[in-house]
Amino acid sequence: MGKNSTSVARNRRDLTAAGLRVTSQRAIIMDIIKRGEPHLDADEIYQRARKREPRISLSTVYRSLQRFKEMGLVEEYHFHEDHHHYEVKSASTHHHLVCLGCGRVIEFDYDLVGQIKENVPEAVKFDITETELHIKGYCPECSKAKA
Amino acid sequence: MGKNSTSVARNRRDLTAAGLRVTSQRAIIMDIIKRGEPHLDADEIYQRARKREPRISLSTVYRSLQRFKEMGLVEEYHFHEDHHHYEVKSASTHHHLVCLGCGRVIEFDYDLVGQIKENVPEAVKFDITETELHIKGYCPECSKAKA
DNA sequence: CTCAGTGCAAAAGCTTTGCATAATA
DNA sequence: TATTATGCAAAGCTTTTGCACTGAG
Repeated sequence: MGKNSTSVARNRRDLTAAGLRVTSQRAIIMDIIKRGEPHLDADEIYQRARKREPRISLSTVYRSLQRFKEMGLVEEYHFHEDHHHYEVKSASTHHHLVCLGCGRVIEFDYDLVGQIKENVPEAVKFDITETELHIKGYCPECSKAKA
Repeated sequence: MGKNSTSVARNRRDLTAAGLRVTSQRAIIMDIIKRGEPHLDADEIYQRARKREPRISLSTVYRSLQRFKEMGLVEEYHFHEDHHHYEVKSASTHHHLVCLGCGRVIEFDYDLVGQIKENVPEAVKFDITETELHIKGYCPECSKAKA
């Protein structure tokens, strides 16, 4: 309970600091993103939000996510071709191993931009603003299961 | 002319070898992908194909691209969230710098999987099947223009 | 009180699919 | 001839947008 109310207060602060109005819908959406597994997609967020506030609309979810993204509160990923996934923006730049067997997403830290800048001449003079690395394949468990 | 007919013959061989029937539509689509700039999208391919065969349909383009991809003849990229780009599958694994200013795509070679395998413990036991790296930002010209 | 945010329904954009027809092997 | 591929139109899916209403600041 204590934890609950402090995180509610923190969400409020974050939204306000980003110049966004605090609505009950946004509080719920932000809470779901923070507490849920990483990489929820818009519809999953919507389904969970409906349980707490049945009148919430999918457009609100989309608009909020877009706003949060613009304000740097959440990060958007494109693991699948046709829909996006979201997670709280973290300080460290991490990447993902996506298992095609079980769907699990393993995060790892790696200074990709640094490595690229050191090793790729074409990239040296390129002003990099965003980087996204998708590695897909099979995690150790699923590899074993296949063999 | 000579070159033209040999490449037509080669396309025919490639398709047949992949177990696909050779149709005039597929020959045209394959030719467009091979001769065009890299990273054409489905609609660009469709527009060019129409000039040679006005009766070709967009579904045929999509179905062919999907088939070519399955058979390993072309590679599909996802530079933008909402549509795909295609290019001939090449032996060397290369990656892309996408300029947000002029839209140019700069290709570069880099043994990403090797580097990752060497440096990321989580990846060592992961059976990697596909890797896609998107680096977005501004190319030297556009950086200069912005400054 | 004012403007940002919401809900609803409709639209947009890319991609896929059903079905009858046509062409390949 | 037996499949496989095509064209057309319709549908599917995720995401966006218009508009009137509501609620935050």
